[in-house]
Amino acid sequence: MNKLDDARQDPQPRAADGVVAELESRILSGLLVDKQPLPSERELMEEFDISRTVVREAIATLSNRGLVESKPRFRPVVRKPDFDTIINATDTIIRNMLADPAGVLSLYESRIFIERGLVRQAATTATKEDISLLKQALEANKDAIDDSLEFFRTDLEFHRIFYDIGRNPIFPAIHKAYGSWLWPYWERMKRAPSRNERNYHAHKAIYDAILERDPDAAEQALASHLARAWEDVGLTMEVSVSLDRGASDD
Amino acid sequence: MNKLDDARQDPQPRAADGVVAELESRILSGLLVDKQPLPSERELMEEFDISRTVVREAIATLSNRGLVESKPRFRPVVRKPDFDTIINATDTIIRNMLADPAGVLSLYESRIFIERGLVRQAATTATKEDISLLKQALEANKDAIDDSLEFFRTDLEFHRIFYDIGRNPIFPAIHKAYGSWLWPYWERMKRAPSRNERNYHAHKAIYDAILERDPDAAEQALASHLARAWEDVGLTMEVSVSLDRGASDD
DNA sequence: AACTGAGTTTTGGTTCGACCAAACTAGGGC
DNA sequence: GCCCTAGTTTGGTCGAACCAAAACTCAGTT
Repeated sequence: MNKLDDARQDPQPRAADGVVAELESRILSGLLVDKQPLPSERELMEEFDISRTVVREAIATLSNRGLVESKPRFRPVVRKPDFDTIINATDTIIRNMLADPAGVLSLYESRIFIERGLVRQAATTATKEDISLLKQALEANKDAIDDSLEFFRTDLEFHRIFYDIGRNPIFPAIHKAYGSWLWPYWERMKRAPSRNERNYHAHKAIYDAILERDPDAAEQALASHLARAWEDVGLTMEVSVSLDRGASDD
Repeated sequence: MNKLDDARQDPQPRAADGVVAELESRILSGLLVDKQPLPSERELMEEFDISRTVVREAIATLSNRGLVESKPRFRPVVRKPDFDTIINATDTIIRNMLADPAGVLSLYESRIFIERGLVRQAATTATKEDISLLKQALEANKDAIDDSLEFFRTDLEFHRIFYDIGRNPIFPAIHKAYGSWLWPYWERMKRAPSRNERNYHAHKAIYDAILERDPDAAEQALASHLARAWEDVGLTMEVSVSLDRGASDD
């Protein structure tokens, strides 16, 4: 019976732990209101009868837990956690992992995986409004073919819609994450209207497939679109990668 | 031009930031070896010419970033980050969010989404070994029908295989996460051999579909299996939820 | 009355020095 | 060679103090 991670038998709890727990519950219960500043460190040390050291440690922990936002010299601000909070918490870790090109690939592959599922779902369940949004995005896309920067923006926006169609607050958070993590690799890619045009057509293919309620076609269009986009980035990496992993074993 | 999150123009960097950056690079570069203890706080304060307070803050930050593991009274241990690290970092946040039943649902839905994709992929790309593993798991599953605890374990194991078939280190980490987060809700579910039997047959249906290389059937079997499992949990929540969201709009 | 700006108070960031208890180490007794 | 004890190292906590930036106060200007 492995216990996964919860092997935490506190041998000697830190003083800050109690404070963290208390503040945590106050935030979650709404006693400490969202967007409102935390009490000052000196107040807290009096209330909990602990040293400022411990107060600061507790606040730091809360900050890393995403329950408060603390800019260097400002009063920390209470923040009720949401899925975005998670992304922020993982941000640094992911960035470290992205030092390794293989990490980038893993991440990008996961994005393809997610979006394949999303377009399938879109093809099946997209509402009229969803489709209308896609159409708009597609046209904005088309209009921006000659403006690579703008195209990049509308490109992202087009994909984002699928994450909304997921109808789950987790997906938009994931999209935002992919954006901020994968973005840099795209930014240093040379721009070319011809490439924009190709991508526009890829988007259109996806859109058309969704219009026809054809999940397989939509997924296929999406997959080849993203595979091609990966080639465009041309991430220089020793690992020889092919994005269709059908044949790879082990 | 929204900037997502990177609006960090340090107005007043913390003293610890530099130390964190330096130690971070030492860990990533391997200068500080994985699994090996960090230098003592006193050593670090001499080397960087800072107070122990700052050293401790830096270490705390590294700990939250997942680059070191620090148990209360022990020397922090260097840890090269992997995808598991991320899960650990998000753990507390997620747990907080899971206080809200709607959060649990979102999470569970995302699991369904992921696994639908995974079984589809398995149906297309599973190797002989994969299928052999599935078969084994399935049989272990069958043998445990009368032992609810064991069945639970083999159940998890059966599903885990799909995450491995994803051929991306991200997926196993996700599976582990789902396990630790969703687990509690399943543990308090009453056990019944009849239910185990039903789940076993559901698993078999998935397995059969994969054998026949039929992604749609596999996905369908998986989806209804997990939807049913959700009902079993019978999470008491005011939100009236139906897991097939085909009709729901907005 | 609203706005501005200088002066005061508050507060977060950092240092220093000290103390304690637990972890580590070394030495001595069996 | 093993175990127990004494001494040392080290992480956890405290408290007092200082600095600079933020927040606040309030008189003075328009």
